[in-house]
Amino acid sequence: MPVTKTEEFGTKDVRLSRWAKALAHPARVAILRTLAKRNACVCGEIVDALPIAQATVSQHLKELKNAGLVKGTIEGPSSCYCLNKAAVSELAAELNGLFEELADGCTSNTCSTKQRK
Amino acid sequence: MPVTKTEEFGTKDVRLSRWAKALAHPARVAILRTLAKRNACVCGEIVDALPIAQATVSQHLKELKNAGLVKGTIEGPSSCYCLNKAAVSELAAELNGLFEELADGCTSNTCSTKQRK
DNA sequence: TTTCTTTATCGTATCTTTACGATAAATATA
DNA sequence: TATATTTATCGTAAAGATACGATAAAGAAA
Repeated sequence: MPVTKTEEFGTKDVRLSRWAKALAHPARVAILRTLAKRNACVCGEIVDALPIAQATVSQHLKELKNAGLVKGTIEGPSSCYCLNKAAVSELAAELNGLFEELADGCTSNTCSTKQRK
Repeated sequence: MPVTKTEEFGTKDVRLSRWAKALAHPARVAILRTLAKRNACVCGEIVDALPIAQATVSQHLKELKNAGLVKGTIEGPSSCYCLNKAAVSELAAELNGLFEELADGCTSNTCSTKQRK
C-alpha cells in the first residue's frame, strides 16, 4: 500500500517538498556549502571534506544534480561540480513564498476553541 | 552499516537538514498551508483537506510537532493544531542564511579547469 | 451508563534512503 | 602497453519513511 501518493497533492506542494528533500541530509547541505566556498570542486575535494565514503558522496551528488541544484562536467579523469545559481535562487524564492504565506495567514499563536459539529 | 552518520556533520548542517526534512513531504507542506489559511485547525479538518487516511495525517502531524513547527492542544474529544510562528520564522531565517551563503560564495556558474595533483 | 465521535498509537507491509565495498570506465602517466 | 588515478555505478545490507486498518483512549452525547 505505501506507494507514496505524491501524485494526489498540489503541484506546488510537490515541487516544494522535492526541493526540501534535496536539503534533507546534512551531507548535501555540506556539499552545497563546500561548492559555494570553493566556487567549484573536483569530486575528490568534496570527498575529503566529508566524513563519508566516496561512493556515498557520489550518490549525494547525483541527487543534488537530479534536483537541479548542482551542475557537473567531466574534467579529464575527474569531474568538476559547481552550484547552479539559477536553481538555488529559484528554490530560495519558492521557500520565501511559502514562509510569507505561513506568516501572513496565521495571526494567532494559540488554538481557538473552535469545535467540530 | 547504514546508520545515518548524522552525528559526524556540522551542527549547523544537521539543524538545517532536520528542518528541511520536515518540509520534505507534500502532505506536510499542505498541512502547514492549511493551518495558515484557517489559522487553527481541528485534526479532522486537516484530514478532510488531504487525500490520505486519518492515521497517516496523525503521523505527519507528529513529525511537524517534533520538528517544532506546529503546536497542538487537546480540545474536548478532538485536538486543535496551529502553527508555531516563532519556529517558522526561525526556520525561514536559517534557510535565508544558507541561501545568502550560497549566492555570495559562488561567483561563477561553470566549472573551472582546476585539476587535482 | 452506554454509545458515539474524535484522535493517537500499534502493528504491519512496502518502498526509499543511506552507506559501503567492489568494480567498471575513462583518462592520464610511466 | 601497462599502470595508476579518479569517479560513477552495481550489489547489497540495514535503517527509515509512508501508508493504512484496527484498536485504544478520552471525552461528549444520549
